[in-house]
Parts: sequence; structure tokens; C-alpha cells
Amino acid sequence: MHATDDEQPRDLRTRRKLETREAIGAAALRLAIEQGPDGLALVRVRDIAEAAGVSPRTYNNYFSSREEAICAFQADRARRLGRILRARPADEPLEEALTAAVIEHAIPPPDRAGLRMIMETPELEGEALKAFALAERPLAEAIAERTGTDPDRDLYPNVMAAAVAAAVRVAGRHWVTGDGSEPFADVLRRALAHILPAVTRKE
Amino acid sequence: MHATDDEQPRDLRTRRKLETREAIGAAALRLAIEQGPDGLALVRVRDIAEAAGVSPRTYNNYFSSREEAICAFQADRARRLGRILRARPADEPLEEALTAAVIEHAIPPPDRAGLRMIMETPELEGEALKAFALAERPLAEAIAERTGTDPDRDLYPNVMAAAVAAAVRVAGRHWVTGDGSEPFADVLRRALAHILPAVTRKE
DNA sequence: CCACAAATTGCGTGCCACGCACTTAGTGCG
DNA sequence: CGCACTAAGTGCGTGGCACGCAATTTGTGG
Repeated sequence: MHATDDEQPRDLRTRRKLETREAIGAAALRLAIEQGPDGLALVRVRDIAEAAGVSPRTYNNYFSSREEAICAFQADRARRLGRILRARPADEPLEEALTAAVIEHAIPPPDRAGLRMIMETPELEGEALKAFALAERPLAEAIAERTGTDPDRDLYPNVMAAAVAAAVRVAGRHWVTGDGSEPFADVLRRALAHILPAVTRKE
Repeated sequence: MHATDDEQPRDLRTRRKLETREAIGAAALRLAIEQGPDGLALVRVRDIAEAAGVSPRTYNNYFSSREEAICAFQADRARRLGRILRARPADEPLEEALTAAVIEHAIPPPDRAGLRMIMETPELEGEALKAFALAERPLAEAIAERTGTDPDRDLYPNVMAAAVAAAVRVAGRHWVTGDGSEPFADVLRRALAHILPAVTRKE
């Protein structure tokens, strides 16, 4: 009864498709990092396509904007959170399950340069926010399943999901801003500790 | 020592400028609502400009995308939150001050059709998320001021600001999704109640 | 082996963001 | 009360991008 099912296909075609998508996304991010936050306009579509070994037309079969391509990896990563939470044992308290899921979600830690690039570039930040927001829905569903609430009717699971996503986002920003000596997982734990006391169900 | 100062100018020029900006934003939103979430592509720049009684070139002196123009009112509204919180009495407990600020911020309640349009249109939602994220910084600064923390070093004020913004956002979505019988302020209160218990300072 | 489906590509079209230069309108000072 | 100065509005030209369409290549299944 999953609302989001990401099957892992053995189909050759589908695998190629995934590969090209990742190739384009990786190329886009790499070029963006090379140019830096202020040179985003210099990253042309044809450059991305060429770097990915693909035609410009194909690039935009997969993405409808450069921002989307650059943030693809982050979007895919964010989508994992809900699934990971579902995989936690059902009898685990929500607070622990959430923490564990978020930490597990951060393995391996995201590419620091990439995250930094995205967080420091306004246009990319917007796209990243969209990615985070998209991840909230499956997360809310997973939370609802654990708490016996309904994401379509109740505020609780949606607020919790949004708050957790917000904490992860802030933690990421903090991590890329600092000197990086503190492990990402630790920053995540601290950020979550600020909002998790609010898991108290009241309705 | 404000980081964001929105002066209210009596200058004729500046007033005209503000009027133009609002005229364009209002026209953009109105046209978008007319076309509905699926007809966003039909809202051309020249239509917006014409409806606002201004040249297309002028339109894009103010906004660099239709989405930005359509969501301008929401962005301006979001920016108010930090200022409102600062205006609350300094001795008021953070939890109460936050609630009061958010409620006050919702007066007058936002245009339901506009909010609905924005929430139901993916491209606009992205822009709205950016607006919310932009409002987080001044909010975090206001929270930091109240709690004696530093938004540049500490996680706490940033996490709290993001969580509050997230709650407001979710409340807004819930409000426009439902039948609207419940006042927006009540939805806000309920949403905040889920995260405000987390105001416990731990570091 | 063959028909079918799906992905890649080239081409053409309409739209848009933005730099530049010019005009028009407000402002402040002598 | 003009007069220089500044700032906003505007027209035009350019480069770039998203996307529909149709042809081609590349897997897939009977």
C-alpha cells in the first residue's frame, strides 16, 4: 500500500535511462561547482549535455531546467528518507526511529562541495527546497503509519515531517558553513534534538 | 543593529516604485488564478505587464520570473514575521511570543484563492518555499536575540525558525485544502502546538 | 526473425531574461 | 524659481532555453 514505489529494475533500458540521468546530473553539478555560485549563468545547457555525452535535446528530456539537473542528486537523496523510516522496526519509538532514519539517511555523507554550492546559490537553493518539500509527503506518510494518524486529515504527521526536514536542512547548512570538523551525523543529532521533544501526540 | 531594515519611505519616487511593484504582483496573481494551476504557461509576461499598465521591460525590472511576480505578495508577507516577533514585549516567554507573532502575522488572513493557487502549482510552490526560507533568517535573528544565542554559530535559533516557518507553511496548506470552516488562526495555533514544546533550550 | 516499444536526436518555434541607451519624471540646491 | 542630478520607465536587440514534432536508432518479446 505504498504511495511511492521505487522499484529497482533489471531491465537494460531502464538501467541505461537511470545511468544517463545520473550522468547528466553529475555533469551539471560538476560544472556548476567549477564555475562557483556567481557563475551559474555560465553553465550552459550544451555544456552539461556535452559533458554528459548526450545531446542537448536529451538533457531536457530528463530535466526542464539547469537547476533541476544540478540538484537531482540531492532530490533523489531526499526521497530516500521516507523509505528508510518505514524500514525501521515498527515497535521502535517514533523519536528513536526518526533519529536513526535521519542518521542512516546521511550514509554516506553528502558531497560537501556540492551541498555548499547548492546552499550558497539562491536559485539552486530554491530547487533544493522543492526537493526537500517533495520528500516531506512520503515522510509524513511513514510518520502517520507509525502514529495511527492520517496525513490527509491530521496536521500532526505533516508538521512533524516538515519540522524534521527543516532540521535536516538547517543541519546541512550549518555543516557546510563550518570548518567541517564536526561529523555531519553529529550535527544532525543536535539539530534533531531541538525539535524531537515535540513528538508528543496531542490530538 | 537590525540586519534587515524595511524603512517606510515618504519619498514620492519610492512610493510609486512600491505601487508599481504591487500592481505587477497583483496583476500576475490575478491572471494566474484566472488560468488555474494547469494554465500557468498561458500567463504571458506581456499579459501581466499590460494588466498592470506597464511595459514588459519594466515588469522584469522588478521580477526576473513570472513565478516570482505571482508569489511576491506571499514573499512580502513572510518577511513581516521576524519584525513582528521583535515587536513583542521582551519579557514575554518565547513560546507565547512566537504564537502571538504568528497569529498577528496572519492578520488579515491571506487571500485563500491566491494561497491555494500557489500551493497547488508546483512551480509556484517552489517560489513560495524560497520566500519562506528567506523569512527564516530574520526570524532566526529575532529568536536568537530573545534567547541569547548566535544565529551564525548556534543551531538552535535556526532550527526553531525553520520549524516555525514549516508549521506555518503546513498550516496554510491544511487551511486551503479543507473546507475553510476553521479559521486560519486556529489552524496555526494547532500546528504550532505540535512543535512549540521543543523550545526547550539545551545548549 | 520480426513487429513493437522506448529512448535519442535534430529541427523549428515561441518565449523570456537582460544589457544598453534613451526618454521622462522627481528631487534638492543655489 | 530654475537647473543640474538622479532614478524609474521604455524600446530594441541578443543569446538562450523549453518543448512539440517527427525521424532514427536501440532494446524487447513473441
